[in-house]
Amino acid sequence: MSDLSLKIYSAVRLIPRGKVATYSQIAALMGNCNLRRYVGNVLHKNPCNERTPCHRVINAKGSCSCNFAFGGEEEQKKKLEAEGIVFVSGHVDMSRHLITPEDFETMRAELSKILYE
DNA sequence: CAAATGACAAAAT
DNA sequence: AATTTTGCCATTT
Repeated sequence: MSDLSLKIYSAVRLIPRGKVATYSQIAALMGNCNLRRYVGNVLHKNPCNERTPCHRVINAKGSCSCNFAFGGEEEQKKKLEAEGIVFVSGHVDMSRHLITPEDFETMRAELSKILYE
């Protein structure tokens, strides 16, 4: 496990309940949005427990990952709906649940604290 | 050490 | 509109 992956898990834990973030946004928190692909890799290895709510991370289109570690996208959708997230024609209602720029800033600040930057 | 891989995403067909 | 490249990056083989 590398520092970067730990950092990614930390960021995922900061996603507010009832909201979702895209892989790119998490990558942006790492300081390089091009890490988006790696973010996906890391989450795939994730133990997927309550500690790291990886189900709140979705792709840019708002659809769930078809390869969600536990139970596939069905399970992921279920978890999201349990948090009050609304789905519209098969995908998350992005305009309503995607983290706002304010959320992003908050997360960035919290992450800085955690990392003692 | 070169080549392949992947829970992505945007551009080009 | 839908499918295929093409760019990206750390990790793995």
